[in-house]
Amino acid sequence: MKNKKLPRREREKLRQRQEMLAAALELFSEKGYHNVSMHEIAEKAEFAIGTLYKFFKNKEELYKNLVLEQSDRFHETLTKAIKEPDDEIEKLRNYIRAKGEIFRDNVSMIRLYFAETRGASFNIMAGLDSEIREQYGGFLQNLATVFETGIKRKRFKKITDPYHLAVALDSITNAFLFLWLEAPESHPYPENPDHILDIMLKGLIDSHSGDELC
Amino acid sequence: MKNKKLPRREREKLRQRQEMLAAALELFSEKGYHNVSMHEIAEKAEFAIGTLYKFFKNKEELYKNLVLEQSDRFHETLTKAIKEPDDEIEKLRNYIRAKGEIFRDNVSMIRLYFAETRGASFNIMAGLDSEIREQYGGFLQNLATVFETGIKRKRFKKITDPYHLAVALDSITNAFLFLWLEAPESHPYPENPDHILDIMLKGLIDSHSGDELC
Amino acid sequence: MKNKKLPRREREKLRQRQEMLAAALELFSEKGYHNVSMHEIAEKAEFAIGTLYKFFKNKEELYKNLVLEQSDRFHETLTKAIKEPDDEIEKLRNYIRAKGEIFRDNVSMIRLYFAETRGASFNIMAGLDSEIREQYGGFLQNLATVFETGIKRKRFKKITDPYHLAVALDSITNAFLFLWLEAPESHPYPENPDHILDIMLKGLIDSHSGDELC
Amino acid sequence: MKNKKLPRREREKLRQRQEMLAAALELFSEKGYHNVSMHEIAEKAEFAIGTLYKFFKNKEELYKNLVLEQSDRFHETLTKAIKEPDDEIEKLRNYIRAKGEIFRDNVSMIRLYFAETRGASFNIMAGLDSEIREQYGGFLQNLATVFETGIKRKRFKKITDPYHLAVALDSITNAFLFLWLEAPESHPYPENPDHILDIMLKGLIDSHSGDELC
DNA sequence: GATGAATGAGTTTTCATTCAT
DNA sequence: GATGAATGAAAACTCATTCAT
Repeated sequence: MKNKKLPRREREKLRQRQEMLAAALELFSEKGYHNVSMHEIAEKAEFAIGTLYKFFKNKEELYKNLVLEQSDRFHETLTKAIKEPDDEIEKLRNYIRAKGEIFRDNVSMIRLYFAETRGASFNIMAGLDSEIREQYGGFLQNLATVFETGIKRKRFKKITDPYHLAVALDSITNAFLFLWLEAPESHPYPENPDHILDIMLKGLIDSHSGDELC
Repeated sequence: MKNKKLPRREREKLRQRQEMLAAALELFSEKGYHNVSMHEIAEKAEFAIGTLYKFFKNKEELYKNLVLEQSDRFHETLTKAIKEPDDEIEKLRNYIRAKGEIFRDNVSMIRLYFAETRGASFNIMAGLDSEIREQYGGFLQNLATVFETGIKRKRFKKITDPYHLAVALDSITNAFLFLWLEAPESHPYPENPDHILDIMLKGLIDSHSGDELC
Repeated sequence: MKNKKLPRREREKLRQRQEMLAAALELFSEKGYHNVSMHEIAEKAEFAIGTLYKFFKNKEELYKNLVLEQSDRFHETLTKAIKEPDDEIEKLRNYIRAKGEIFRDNVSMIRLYFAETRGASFNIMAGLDSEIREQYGGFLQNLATVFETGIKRKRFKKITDPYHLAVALDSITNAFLFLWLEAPESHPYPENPDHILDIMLKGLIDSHSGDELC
Repeated sequence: MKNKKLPRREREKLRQRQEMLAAALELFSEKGYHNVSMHEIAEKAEFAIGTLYKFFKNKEELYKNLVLEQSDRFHETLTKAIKEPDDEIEKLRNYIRAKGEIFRDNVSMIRLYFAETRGASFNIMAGLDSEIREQYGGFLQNLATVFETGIKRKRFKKITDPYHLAVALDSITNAFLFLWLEAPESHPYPENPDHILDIMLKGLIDSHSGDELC
């Protein structure tokens, strides 16, 4: 009983923190860092402004924490997705599926994520950018390794640099997700990951045409 | 003489306008919309603040005009690139080349462009987004038509929806350009457009592996 | 037993109060009233903020109490110093010595004291000032009486109003103490009180010069 | 004509600046640095807050400028007072008179001045203090020189260190001025400077008493 | 027509004080 | 009775915009 009293305080604190971050996430993703005031966040989270500052030293710190936490979750999920299956193609399918799911469930987070990885935040903060970019770069490396191993194991042809393949797959999935973000009805993210994968896996060139590339 | 005085005035005005937009472009692309003040722009353009406001109703309007003009140039170039050659593959190659060139020559513009098309600007302004997105969507349709025609003319296999192919090619080139933007040395934008094209044109799957997709 | 329990409580309370005031004194004298927060004081005193407010109604009250208590100690010491010896000159010497000692031992208190008596605190509080000034004025009267009696007893010439003489001696000792406060090494407070006293006691005018004043 | 147009702007600016400083002086001297808000100053000076910030980078800078300007005027006057007459005693008389006059005319300034020189401002700003203290120290040296020269020229007896004499005279005049500041009616600053001077010049000790000092 | 001084609403942040536990 | 989390009023400062010259 007594040994539950301290954790309760902790848990309460964590819950409040989450509420603040949730309010901030929604506002930031909707209006952007500079168009959201600390008062607005406090109000939305239903705390006094002073309380907000008890949890986060300043606006920058709040933003930093928010983005890093979201980014962590995002990358963790994707990293797991390409670790679990043995087969390389299955890894890629898993990756596409996982990305779709996490998007579907966290639209706000995703807006934030793109704002950060796409440099559109114009380095609101020096430090943050680099941390996120590093994480992002690290994941791309992992994805590249999937292609590399696949090539070694003769599952894939060696068409080009594995890192470039990773970048390409990442960007294609992003593009599909953007389409969906803008018009969920007319551009659903494909249920079947092969829909996306085929673009890279099946050569477009009609072999009957006798064309030669490069 | 008199009929020349007005045009001269016009020309002079246009030149001033361009100088203002040029200053704004540089500043916005470097520091982001919210971190640039109207004073800063006026100073850089070497005009008085009041003069800036004679040309643009407010900061938003200035930004809008800037982005639209840049976007126009961008899309005009790309649209021309996929119009000129007859062959579909050549059209795609041309597109990749033209995009690379326009990036190389207008880094500032490009930062702005991505900020806009990627939604990262968090709809700084309601109206702007839609205009640009429309333009962007229109271009993607044109690119999709290239794939569609290619398929009809049996130059390409019908792997998937041509629009999706267009989106994919667009996103892959964007991704390469981002790599270059961040690290021009270690990630040069490929001289040979086929380097990018191959990712989509040549199927990755090693036919010897006996795999079947879908 | 029971009649000891209450006093113990009282004593405990008093001790806590002293600790709070000690922490406050150090902080106020170092950083000034406005640059010290109640949290800071509570932390330094190792009490909770709420406890601080149990002892002192508000920041002003805390400050008031602190200053008054210090001022009491200060004036008590000085008053005693001019009471004990019989001889007037010895009283003055004693005063100079006591003032030096109390300064030496309580630098923090002294900073506070000057801030208050010198009006430099800009009447942080309406009430406080007057109480202190009254006390200060009272002491100056006592000091004036020393001069007055000295004059009556023909120990001193009647040069001017005894109260003015008291003010002068007080201000000269203060000035010496300030010198010492700022540069203890190069401006030590004189060991020998006559060093200070001489300035008033020995006429500066060289009698050989034949000058006549007034 | 034309050469008057620019100066007019300058003059206008200077006038505004003076108005701001005047408002600030009155408020600061009355309520202290921390109890005056920039809004308050702006309002009293009848300018918008933004205008205040056009003239002074921040509150600190405004205060700094205010104090330094006042201090300059103060020291200039006093320095001139001890330069003009030939005779040393006349110099001292002149000093006492000038100090009284400048006090009478600038009560607010004087409060500020004491707050600064007496360290009671608790180094609101690191830099300012030192500048003022230097100026103050410099003047005391000049005053010391008057005593020194007087001693050399046999006008004064060598009772003690000339610097200490200077400090003593300065502090006595300050003390008289404080008396006057608090109760102008009952403690007028003496019309006749000798009233103050006598305290130091005429020895207090009654020579008939046969006392020996030191 | 151009200028830039003046404006003041709006932003971030601090800290004295309260009160539920 | 002690605690310290929560509060929100108030402060410093910025910057888009206006308008008299």
